[in-house]
Formats: sequence, C-alpha cells, structure tokens
Amino acid sequence: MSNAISEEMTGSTREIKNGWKPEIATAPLYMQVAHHLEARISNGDFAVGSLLPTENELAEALGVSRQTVRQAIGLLRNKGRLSARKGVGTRVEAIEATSGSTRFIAHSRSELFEIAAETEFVIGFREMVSAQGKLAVDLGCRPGRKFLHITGVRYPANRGRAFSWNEVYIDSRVAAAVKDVTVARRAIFHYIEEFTGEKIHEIQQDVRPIAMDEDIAEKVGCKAGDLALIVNRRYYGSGRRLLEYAFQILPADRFTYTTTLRAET
Amino acid sequence: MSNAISEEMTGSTREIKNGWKPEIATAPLYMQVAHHLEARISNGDFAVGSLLPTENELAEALGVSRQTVRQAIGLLRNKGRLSARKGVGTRVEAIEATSGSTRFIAHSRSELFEIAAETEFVIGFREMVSAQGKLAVDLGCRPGRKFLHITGVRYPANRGRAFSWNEVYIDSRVAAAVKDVTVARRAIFHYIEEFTGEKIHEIQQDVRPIAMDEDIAEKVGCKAGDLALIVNRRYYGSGRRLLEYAFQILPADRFTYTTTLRAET
DNA sequence: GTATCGTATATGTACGTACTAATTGATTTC
DNA sequence: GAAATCAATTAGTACGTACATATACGATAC
Repeated sequence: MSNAISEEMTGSTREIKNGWKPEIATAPLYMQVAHHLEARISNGDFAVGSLLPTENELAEALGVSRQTVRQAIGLLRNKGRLSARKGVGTRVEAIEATSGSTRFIAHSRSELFEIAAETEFVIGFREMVSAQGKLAVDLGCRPGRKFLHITGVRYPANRGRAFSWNEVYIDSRVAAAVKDVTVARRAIFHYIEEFTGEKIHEIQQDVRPIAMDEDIAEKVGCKAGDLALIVNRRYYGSGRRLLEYAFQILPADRFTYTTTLRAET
Repeated sequence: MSNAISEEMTGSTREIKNGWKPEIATAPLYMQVAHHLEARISNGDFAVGSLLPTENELAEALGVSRQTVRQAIGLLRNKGRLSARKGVGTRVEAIEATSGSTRFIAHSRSELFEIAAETEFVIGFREMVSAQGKLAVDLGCRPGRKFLHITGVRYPANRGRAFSWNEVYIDSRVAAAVKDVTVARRAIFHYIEEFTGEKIHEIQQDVRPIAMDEDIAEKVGCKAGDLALIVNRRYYGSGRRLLEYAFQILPADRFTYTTTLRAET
C-alpha cells in the first residue's frame, strides 16, 4: 500500500521521517517503530526468512536513533517475530502456526489484545451473582461481593468451528462497561479499561487439563470426556484490585500451546 | 554472608566495585548486576514487598551506569521478580508459589536451567534408536537417523514425590555428552552444550493435555486415566539443527502452569 | 479541615558516542 | 585445492546526557 516507507528508494530521509511519524501520537516512539516494522512484515515488505535492514539503516531511514530501533526490535523479538544474530543481522521469523493450531495463550498483554481481535465472543447468558464458597475463593474476595457473570462461546472471526467456552466474572462496579455488548470483538478487559479509564496492570494466567462434561462439550462440538485445557485469568487494576476473573475451556483436539525460548545473549 | 555489598555502608564506591566485579568474568555486566540483585533478594537484603534503592543509587553503589542497572532490572522484571512504577520505584515481588504448585514450564532459557537444577532426572533406561514413522515426524528428520533414547523419572531435588515422566531423544552425534550420566542434576541440553561447546539457540515448547495410560501412571504414582500435561521440547543448535527432542508428562493434580502478564508501559 | 498547587523524586524515553565480539567472505599462504 | 588470515559488517554492550511524566509530599490558600 502507499506506505511512507515505500518512498524509501526515492525520497530523502527527512521525508520518510515526516511521512511516517504521525501514526500513533501518544505511544512512545519505540512502540511506534515496532508497530511500523510489524506492519511492514505482515505487509510482505520484509519477507519471512529474510534479513531486516541493519539497525543503523533503519535508524537513518526512520529518522530515529539506533537505540530506539533496538528497543523496537527487542519488543518484536520477545514476540518471536524477529530473531537477531551478532555479526549477521535480524531475521524475520515465521509466525508459529504448527499444524493448524491457533494461538490462544498470550505471552504479553498486547498479544492478548490481538488474539481477542481475531475472535468473537458471543455472549449467551448474563446474570448478577454474589460470590459465595468456591467462587469467592477463586475470585479471592470476601463472600458477598457482587459480580456480573457472563457466559458464551468464542468463535474465530470468520465464524468457523467454536474456539472455546468462556465464563467471565466482572466486578459490579465496572460491569456497566459491557452493559450493551452482545458480541465482543475485543478483549473484555479492553472494554473495562475504556470504561473506567483505569489500566489493567497485571493479568495472571494459569493452565490446567480437564475432561469436559457433557454440557460444555456439547457447546463447543465435542463429546463428553474429551480432553481440554482450562485457562484461568485474573485481571488486576492499580493496587492489585481484581476487576475481572475469567476462564476459558479449549478443546485439546484443536489447540496446542506453543512457546519458543531463545538464548538471551 | 560476607557479600561485597554489605560493605556498602562503610566502604567507598571504588571498593564496592572492585570487591564485587569478579563474580562471572565472562557474562555481560548487566547480567552480573542482575544476578547480584537476585542474590541479594533471595538473601533477604532486599525484602519482598519493599522498594529497591533507586536506579541512580544502585548505579553509583555498583560503579556502573544507570543504563546498565536498568538492563539488569529489566531482566528481573521479565522474570517477575521486580516490578517498577514511574515516580515511585522498583518493588521486589514475591515469587509465584500458588498453592503448592511447582514451576515446570520455563519462560526463558535461563529459567529452564533453574528448574532443572531443582530436580533430579533419574535415568532408568537407554537405547539407540533409528527414527522411523511417527518418531521421525516428531523429530522432524529423515527416517533412519540415529538417536539415543533415554527414559526416566524426574524427582524434586529433595527426592519427594515423582515430578514427571521424561523421555529424551538425543542426536547420536552428541549423545556421548550424557554417556556416563545416570542421575542428571542439570538440564540435559546443558550437558550437550558443555560437551559440544555449541550453544542451544532456540527451544520450542508445546503443551497438551493427555490422559495417562497405566504404564506411565504407575511410574509417577497415579491411576490410569488420570489427567496430565505433556510438554514437548525441541532443542535447536546453530542453523536450526535439532540436537535434542524431549517430552515430559506432568500429573495434573500436582502442577499448574502459571504466568503473569504485565502492562508494558 | 480541605483543597489546590508547586516541588522533589522516581522511572521512562530518546538521543549520542564508543567500543566489543560474532560472523562472513575475500585474500593470502601453504 | 585447502587452510589460515585479515578486513568489513553487524548486533551487543556500556557509558554518557537530557528531558518527559507519573507519583508523593509538603506548603499554601481558602
């Protein structure tokens, strides 16, 4: 597309810088650069398997310092989109798509955004509940606190086979954030952040295997007793205040959780 | 203990710097600083929940630049040992130990080292195999390539209840690295690195739920049909050469996989 | 007493420089 | 032809500076 950097071959450095900068005025520069690079990768500008321009070249072309480029590359290396080798360069890595399995566990907050954006959460049921017994323990709160309880199925954005069964508990003080939502196309905690203006600082995830009961199996198109992973998530605002608790049940036959660890040095 | 930094109150900056520096001569400075800080945390010098000295103070006390301190702190923040807030300071976080569950999936290469160091892999069986059929696919190699196949149980370092059932396949060219090992107290890939001098650049992990068969269940003290997580790991050297393939079966009743995502900004 | 406004302090961002070390590829040497 | 050597290139490390921005705290005004 008519990307500012496509002028790289003809335009001067200044022009590139000016044509590109306005992207996200509020975010730090290195994040803007990271987004820019990522866009150009999925764009095909930088082919998977090829080497990125050198840090110095990128710095000059974008009109930022090499340190800033390095910070941006660092973000993408953490995400696994890039890998670097001393004396060689920075390689564009393939996004992990091992044999039809989909990403579903995030390694960073921003990845959680992306995954949610690729799926649709169709809310089938909602009620106000008062936390008692096991639920109060799960939520880590005093019994009696009120939560909005939402359940539903999450589908791929293209509405293929069900992705997961989801149950969400939202602190009643911020429940209004999803009052009118029937199909969530973003992460639920995104709605909360938008509504309250308060940022979710920390998300705790844990993963366990379970065998699905008939009820849930039916909803995601499996048989009772089929294996699944259950992912619990706790969302904390400032001061470790629990704003949202959710769990997600992912049929084992459709998903594999994959991570790649790279040498630090 | 007689830590170099315990002289902080009496000695001059120079002395501290000199007294402390020799720790790991080969590692980059910021890693040394990270190790140093981590040691002082587990040491009790910096209490959990308290604030670390400011970056400038640490920089001056250790005789390094603030950037180097920031890099070190960055490593520990990734590991979850520290968290920072603008305008406030850097807080020492409690290590995750959610209700008796043990860490078993690493988020970085160094963490894999640590987990392995806390457990003992008792090798019960070993043979040379030629990769055929499904194994060749799992290993991603041509049928016929030779591997050393090792199986055994991994125990906590204190020899409590079994930790996991493990099976390891090692490229025959580097198999000699574990020739004489009967009880591995370090990660297997650590032996390989030591033997070949070549560093493992990349480790791919994937996690799936399974129901244990009687054979394996018995070995880790469970009943047939009990749920477990199976973790597959592929270890690549330079040039993405597969050096080791291993899988590990972790009974679900003993382990939860937990991660914490923090806001990037 | 309460609210408001600075001020100090802490981490975060961004730039710059210089040097180190791994890798590659061409050149030389045997 | 093969091995050793050298030079160029590239990311990594480490230092420095300056300013931005969020937070906490004290002083002031009402």
